[in-house]
Order: sequence, then structure tokens, then C-alpha cells
Amino acid sequence: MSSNHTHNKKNQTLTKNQRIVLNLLQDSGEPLKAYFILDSLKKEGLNSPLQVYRALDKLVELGKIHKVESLNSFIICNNSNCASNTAFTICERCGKVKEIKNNNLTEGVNELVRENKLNITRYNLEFYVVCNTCKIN
Amino acid sequence: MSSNHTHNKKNQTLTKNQRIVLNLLQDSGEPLKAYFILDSLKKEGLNSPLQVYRALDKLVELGKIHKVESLNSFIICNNSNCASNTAFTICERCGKVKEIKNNNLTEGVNELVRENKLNITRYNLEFYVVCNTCKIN
DNA sequence: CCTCTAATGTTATACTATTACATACGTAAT
DNA sequence: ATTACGTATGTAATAGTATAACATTAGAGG
Repeated sequence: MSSNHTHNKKNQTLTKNQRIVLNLLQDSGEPLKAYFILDSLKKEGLNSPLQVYRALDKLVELGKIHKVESLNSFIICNNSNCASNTAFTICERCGKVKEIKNNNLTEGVNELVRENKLNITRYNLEFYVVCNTCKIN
Repeated sequence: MSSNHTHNKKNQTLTKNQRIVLNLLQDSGEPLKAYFILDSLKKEGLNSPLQVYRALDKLVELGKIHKVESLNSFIICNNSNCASNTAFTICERCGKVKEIKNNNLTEGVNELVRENKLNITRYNLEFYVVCNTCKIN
């Protein structure tokens, strides 16, 4: 469960494709789909799905982004202590995704994992909610 | 977080397609992919992906099966108290999936959710492990 | 400069899932 | 019994997600 992140690694060490994909996800803050990324970055020189998927794979591996499995989407990691673990809330109505930064929760989960000797290498937690905006309407 | 399951509903209330898909998943115990299910049930009269997906959707809705999001697969629910919540371990090496029945863990998660006022409607937890078989080799 | 690894570019293809539309079935109300 | 309605079916077409294979290039380290 120790951090193998490389958040601190300079973006300069990334290749061009990796960098422009990361920048797009960073600017967006929302989960984006691979083919949306492809369309968005056509003008930057991305031509094929594979170029996008390769960049995404690498960025996931580096811990700079996460895949939101149930949405087939990718989102910037804005958490400094998530290792390769992920925890999201996903609004059932509008689809809005937020990475959970609540240390209570993640520490609680880590503790549960330890207590139950689950021998986890990493985890992906998806919590479905109705977000505040949707709750009002 | 209250159970809205219908495990007790007789299989008779299911339609033919739903029943044969459920039976296959039940017999297998493993997560199966939609197109594998289709191939397996050609002889039973399933001809198109849509027939499979419709049956799967319904079974998920009834809580009789779960989708393992990160594997694009479906697995029988063998847990009597999971509501529509899911928790799995997935072996990183061999892909073997087990539904977590550990009440400690699920109760712990429920408690964390309450404590943190997350207002969750349901959750999907995917824990990556190296299973015992793979650990030996 | 050489070598090795990782990344690239491109084409084709595989895998996953849904739209659209016509038809049938079951059941509850009239 | 007939109508009406919701749900399931069957089928064809297509949309959306992801990888295989192969030839080439770029960059880091010796």
C-alpha cells in the first residue's frame, strides 16, 4: 500500500503525446473518454486511438491520471497520497465524478484492508451518489 | 443502504432468456463476458448480443448478478446482504474474481460511508490482489 | 558512436454495447 | 372477451471502446 507515485516527476520527462493528453485532462478536471480526447487533440497531431490509449496507459502507470472503470473514462489525479488506489463519487443523475480526498475514508479503507488481511496491492472504489446540484432539482 | 434485493424471488418469474443467462452464470461461478455468454447459449436459442445484454441488465437490476466493471464481465451474486453494493477481489495475475463476503469489511465500509456523510446510494469496490495460487508460483 | 529500450505512426481488426423498429406476450381494467 | 399498457422479444445495423501487428524513430546511457 506504499506510494509508488511520481507526481513530482517533471512533466518534461513525459513525451509529447503524454504531455498533451495530460494537459487536456488537467484543464478539464472531469473524466474524459479516449475518443473524446482523440477528437480534441486532432489539431495537436493525434491521429489514431492507439496514440491516445498508449499515452493514457502510461499516465495511469505513472499515477498521474486514473481510469474511472464504470465510465470508461480517465480523470486527472489530484490527490497526493492515493498511490495507485482510487476512490470516486459518481453522481447517478448527472454523471459528475469527484475523486475522494477524504483522508478519513481512505485511511479507514486502508485500515479495513489491513485488519482483514486482504493483502491488497491496490483498490478502486466507486461510490454512487446524488450530487448536491442534482439533489436540489 | 437498505437491501432492495430479490434473491428470494423464484426463478420462475424470470423470462426464458433471463433464466438461461442466470443459470450459466450460476454454474460457472466466474465472471463471464457478454459475448462469451452469447456463444455459450447459441444452442439455447440466443442469437444476438442484445438478447444477452437485455437479460444481463435485468438480472443486475434484480440484484441476482453483478457487473465487474474493470473486467467488463458479469458474475453471479452469492451474497445475501449486498443490496446493490458490490465488493470484489481481482487477482492481478490470473484475473480470478471473488465476491467479498467478509462482513467485517462491508460493515466497515458502510460505517465509513455513514461517518463521512457521503450519502451513497450504492458502491462498487474492486480490490486487486495476488491470489494464493498465484502467490505460490 | 553504438546499443537498447521505449515511444511513435499507421492500418486493420477485435471486443463491448446500444439504437431503432417491428412484433409478441401477459395481465389488469373495462 | 377486448382493449390497453407495460414489458420482453427478435433482428439488423451501427456506435463506442480497445488492442494486435509491424515498421520506424527518438532518446538515454555506456
